[in-house]
Amino acid sequence: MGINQKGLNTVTMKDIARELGISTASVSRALSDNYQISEKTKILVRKAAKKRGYRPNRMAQSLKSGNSKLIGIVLPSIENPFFTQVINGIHFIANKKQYDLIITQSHESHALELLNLKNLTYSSLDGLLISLTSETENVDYLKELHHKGLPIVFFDRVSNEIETHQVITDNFKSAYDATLQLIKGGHTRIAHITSPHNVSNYAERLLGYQYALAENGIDGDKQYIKYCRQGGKDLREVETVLLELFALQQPPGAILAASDSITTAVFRILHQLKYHIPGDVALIGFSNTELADILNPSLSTVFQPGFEMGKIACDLLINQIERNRPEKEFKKLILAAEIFLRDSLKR
Amino acid sequence: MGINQKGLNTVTMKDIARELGISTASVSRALSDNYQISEKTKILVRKAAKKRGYRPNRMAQSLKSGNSKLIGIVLPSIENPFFTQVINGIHFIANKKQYDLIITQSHESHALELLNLKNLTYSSLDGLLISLTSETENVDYLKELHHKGLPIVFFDRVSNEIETHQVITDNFKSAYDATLQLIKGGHTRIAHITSPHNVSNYAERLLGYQYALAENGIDGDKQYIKYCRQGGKDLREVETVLLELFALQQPPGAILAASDSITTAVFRILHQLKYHIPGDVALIGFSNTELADILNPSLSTVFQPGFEMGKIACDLLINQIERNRPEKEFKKLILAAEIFLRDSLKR
DNA sequence: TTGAAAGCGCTAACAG
DNA sequence: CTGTTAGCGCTTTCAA
Repeated sequence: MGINQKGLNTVTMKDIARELGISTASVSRALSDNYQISEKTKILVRKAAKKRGYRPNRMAQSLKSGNSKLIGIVLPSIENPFFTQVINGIHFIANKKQYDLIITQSHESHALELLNLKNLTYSSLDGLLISLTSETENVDYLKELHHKGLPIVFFDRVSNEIETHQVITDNFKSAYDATLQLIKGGHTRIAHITSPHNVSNYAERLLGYQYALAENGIDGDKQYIKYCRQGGKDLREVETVLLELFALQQPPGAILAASDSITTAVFRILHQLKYHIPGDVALIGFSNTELADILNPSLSTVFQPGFEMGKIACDLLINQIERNRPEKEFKKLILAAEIFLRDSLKR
Repeated sequence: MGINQKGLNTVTMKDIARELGISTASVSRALSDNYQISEKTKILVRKAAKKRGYRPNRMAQSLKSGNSKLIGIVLPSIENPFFTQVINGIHFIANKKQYDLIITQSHESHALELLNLKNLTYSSLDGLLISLTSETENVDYLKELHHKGLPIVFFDRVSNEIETHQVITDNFKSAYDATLQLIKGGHTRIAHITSPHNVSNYAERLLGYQYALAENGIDGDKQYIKYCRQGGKDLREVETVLLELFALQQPPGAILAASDSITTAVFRILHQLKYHIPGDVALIGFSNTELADILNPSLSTVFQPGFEMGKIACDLLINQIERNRPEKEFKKLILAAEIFLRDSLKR
């Protein structure tokens, strides 16, 4: 029974070997079900291991084998229900394949993202799942990691500067469809509240929105497109934007919100300003909240397949990790979002 | 430039030592700012390390030092906003102290909890933060880990069978206060919908509820106390319970819900059943959702200090990890919950 | 101030 | 089938 520096009483192979008067090699072989070991010692070793509560030291195994069975995750915020669902999907696969997850949050700060990355890779990861911040413009550090051979899979917020797998939502189409629903509802003055789009998502959603307008002969007035630098985290910013919209000569009759935090922020501010939804203004927004149906009014949402996305991303990553030869073909998987039509859209 | 089994191009101390024609010991000393090294080689080594993008191998460091800088977390579900907030609090402290987190979910299954624990400790953790499932009755495995010397801190759902730090909400008082608010509102027939309470939380909340009733001369009819085995995950179960309540001769005029998932489930089912809140029945519930104020009607909640709890739990754990001598006095920290009175309570 | 060498726990090539 | 040995990358005596 060894006692390590931390005072933790740990049983090692050495202990078992000594107890049974055999070599650590034999213990190792018995425990890993190696073929070159007799049934007899195998049973003996296993019994002893069980009795002493032996657990392999993962650090030693990792050092030896060169893989840690650890997957790093970098994402903007776990408070966003979409990302929570992604994490669940990742967990689902990772668990099956016996990987552990180290989760870090960038809180939409590129500096923090970088810091997380540095800390994480220092931890000897087997692979990385990442969704970029809305601030991120420079992915040199990721490139370097990727170039060194770290398997990376992007999800939701991706960079095209790095040749690797991507799993995203069909942003263009879902924004297009959502806008179409507003148009169908008879709206022509439709505002879009979004984030600055260094990352493609918001740009694509904007395009989908614009395309739907154009296709229906609606003049896409630039005044109806508003940007929130903090992406809905800062309620005042959202309030400013809404007040600007309603101060227009022709205020919008409907709003498409581009992200979870923007959607709920818009909803909240409209309440505070005593605007009636959908009477004064209709609302549909990208959001994965599970409470959409019990909001007042129930909220129409563009729901991204977070769980599915997490599963796929993790699966792609683990396949890449466990494949020996380097990947050459990289997949860009585009998942469909689901649109839920609820009362916030009715006229 | 070494190439390990995974094909990852990694720079090791050996590489730097070879490049500079010195020993790995010197490289190690230079990098760790050891005093027994000349300024000259220190600078030389650092420059080389930077140039080659050297990153220490954490597995090797851990194997050597006996600590992994890894903290394990086991909790019921990250989809519960309360736990999400706890994780954020934990992150906040862990980041500062340079620890990484491995998060696992038990999904209220004791079997899964146990599995997670086994996988986690196999990973050589420095410490463990855990919130038990509502199923958990037997904590022998945790006892064993604790006995072996693994620092453990319980949060929210604790076991008193293990002598270690605990951080919890004042369950008794918060349920008592919430019930008092209902009584103040003129209610006397107050139902309590809760989970089976192997874990103390629900038992304490029930006591607080009962105490408030008794103190106000209200007969605590057992019929008003309902249990949901799945704790709100299963909507049908909640529906059954509500229908039973409303089928009573004297149906309740108010409900106190004991957990986040029960609260939102009750809210949802009441909507579906076309019961008006608070007209037909008033509602207050334990919940940390950030959308409580925009629900219909806005929801009165007992809000647990999740972020704070995470910070404190993590701080206690890291202190315990980094203290050399074993802890002897264990703290039981009881945090106050906040009660938000909103429209779901008005008469 | 530096280097040689041992060892953390484990695995695997090699020899017997 | 089993033991000996070397080594993963790093830190830390011990000697020089």
